[in-house]
Amino acid sequence: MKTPDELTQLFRATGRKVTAQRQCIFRVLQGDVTHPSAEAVFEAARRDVETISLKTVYQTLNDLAELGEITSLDVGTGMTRFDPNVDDTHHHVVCRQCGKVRDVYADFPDIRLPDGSDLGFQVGSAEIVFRGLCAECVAAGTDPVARDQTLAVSTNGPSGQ
Amino acid sequence: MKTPDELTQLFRATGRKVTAQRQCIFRVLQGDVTHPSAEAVFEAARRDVETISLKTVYQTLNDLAELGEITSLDVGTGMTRFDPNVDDTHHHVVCRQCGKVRDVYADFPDIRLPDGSDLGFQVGSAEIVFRGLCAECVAAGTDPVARDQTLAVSTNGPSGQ
DNA sequence: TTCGTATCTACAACCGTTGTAGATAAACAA
DNA sequence: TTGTTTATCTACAACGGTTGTAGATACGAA
Repeated sequence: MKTPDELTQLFRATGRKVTAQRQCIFRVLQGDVTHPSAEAVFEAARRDVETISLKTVYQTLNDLAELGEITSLDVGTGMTRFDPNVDDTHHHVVCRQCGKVRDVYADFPDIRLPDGSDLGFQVGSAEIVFRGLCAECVAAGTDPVARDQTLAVSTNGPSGQ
Repeated sequence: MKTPDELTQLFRATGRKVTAQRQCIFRVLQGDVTHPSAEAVFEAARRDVETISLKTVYQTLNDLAELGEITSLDVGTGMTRFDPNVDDTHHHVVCRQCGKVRDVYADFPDIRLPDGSDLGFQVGSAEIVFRGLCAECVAAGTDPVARDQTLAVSTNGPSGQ
């Protein structure tokens, strides 16, 4: 994601107006590695601009996604998460307990459909989601499902969150 | 997923009762490779048992998922999809245009977090989602976003569905 | 400063999913 | 078969994330 100043220019250049609310959201996203939900961005932004509405947050996040400045992703935590990191190729690791999401900077050059297995699909991209438990949740207590599943195909997290 | 008869036994063995509605759902799921949504299962089941309710479909799908007979997955199409195929290790390919989901039977032994990049996560599984256009959507017309993104990290589909 | 228009907030609607309550039917024993 | 217990059923409303609408507000070019 560009800096708040660059985003300001970009918004003006694309015919969008720049408001205090939007700049606040730019600042909130800047350097955020938590892949916040719209609600989380809303909470953070409200600490600066008290009267900002959730709708404005959604609107601005969708604008940023449309401009390619952030990425919206759905990793099965029940709500869309937003990732300001679009410059580096990366994947994601998700805590199945608390829903925490972090970037994984690793290149997997072998992730490619074997010839003939594409079912007629014209594949353009591949995402990998690693699921497990974050350090905090491991420390917090023994999860009943914590046994190692040795990289099998997995289900969603424990029904929601 | 087990056969409808085996599921009937399994439901009884786990203290669940077997009803016409549930057996209908078993039959609907049997051999289904479309990864139907609850709504889709509902539509199909209603052709057999006209008075079945959507709630019952959700209930039964959740029961089956709890028993490990189906897998619920969220691939960013806006609703939970259900996969009766839990026996083989596989991944998924998703059409970014129409939301079609299909299984990909390919083993990727190299999908493993490099040492030190796990961020403290205790990773148990990895899922790969390939995104692109299905044959029908390719044939149906030129998608404005159809240019090859050469396996970069991708976003969700075009905002929903 | 003025004006046109995009954006704002507030509010309600939307949609997928789940909780609740009373009616119904499966399962098992007699 | 009949009765009894108890899970499941349907209908309906609620829930939570997200989006549409309308009138008020403020950006930004002149």
